[in-house]
Amino acid sequence: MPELPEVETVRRQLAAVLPGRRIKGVDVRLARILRNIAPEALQERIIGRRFTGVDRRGKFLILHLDDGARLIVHLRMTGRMTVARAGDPEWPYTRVVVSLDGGSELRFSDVRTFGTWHYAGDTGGEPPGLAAMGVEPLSDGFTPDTLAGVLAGRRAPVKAVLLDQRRIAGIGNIYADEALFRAGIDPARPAGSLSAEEVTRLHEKIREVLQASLEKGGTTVRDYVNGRGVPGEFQKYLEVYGRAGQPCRRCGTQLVKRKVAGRGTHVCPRCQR
DNA sequence: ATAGCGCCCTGGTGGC
DNA sequence: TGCCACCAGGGCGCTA
Repeated sequence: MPELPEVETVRRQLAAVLPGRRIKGVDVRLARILRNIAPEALQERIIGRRFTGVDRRGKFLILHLDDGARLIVHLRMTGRMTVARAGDPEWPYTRVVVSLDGGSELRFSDVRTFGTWHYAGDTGGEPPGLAAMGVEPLSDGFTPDTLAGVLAGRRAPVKAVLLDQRRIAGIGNIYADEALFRAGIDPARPAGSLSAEEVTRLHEKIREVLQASLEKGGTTVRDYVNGRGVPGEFQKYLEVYGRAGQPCRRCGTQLVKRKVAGRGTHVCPRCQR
């Protein structure tokens, strides 16, 4: 599932090739991917425009156009955003193709069709979650005090708070489990019950695991590929996610999978308290 | 305000 | 071997 490291990897690659490219055509093969605009209206608005830059906010990709409008894309579970030469083989389940000058194409494929595109012009049109997005965990604004404030007084499981995009942006199921393991904290603990020391440790581990994954091009469990169609490498370094039944690398105890915050949750029952 | 849950969607998997 | 229930889960809308 694309989370912050995966989306940031895609962003960097798109930012290297899209700016300056002019949109020649838009082929929408599944209209409901476009959440706030019809295919014909999208074509009318963006054909002839040039891309000027690519940003990321949480798990959203924000593609800027030269008239100030933005295409805001969320990959959700199985979305893939790639740039390829026109005529090169497509991924299966390609849903949207934006053809560009110079002979390349921006392609969006998505098996499960959870992914979304929003067109945001002068009149708004941002997806609801974007404006309410919480702090970027790799930014300077994310400090141990920030995390303490986010967790304080909450009775929800600490994992639920880490997954809440309005509190912290970009953490999904994989990195929540990995950060909590590395910090030695049981995901089911009420968020407000963490000691100052535990909060500091969790803050450090969140940043460490996101940064480490980013350096490996993200995690590919099944579907994720980067902007050039290449899988990530960080799955080799996962400590708990997807390792239920296998021994903890730290203590040898068999890792278990249970449900926390409605999500499959991977823990070492000995290392995490 | 907060917390929990069901829904969307499809392919892969595991059990019988 | 074949079938089918179940699981994966981000974000959103609904409920208490």
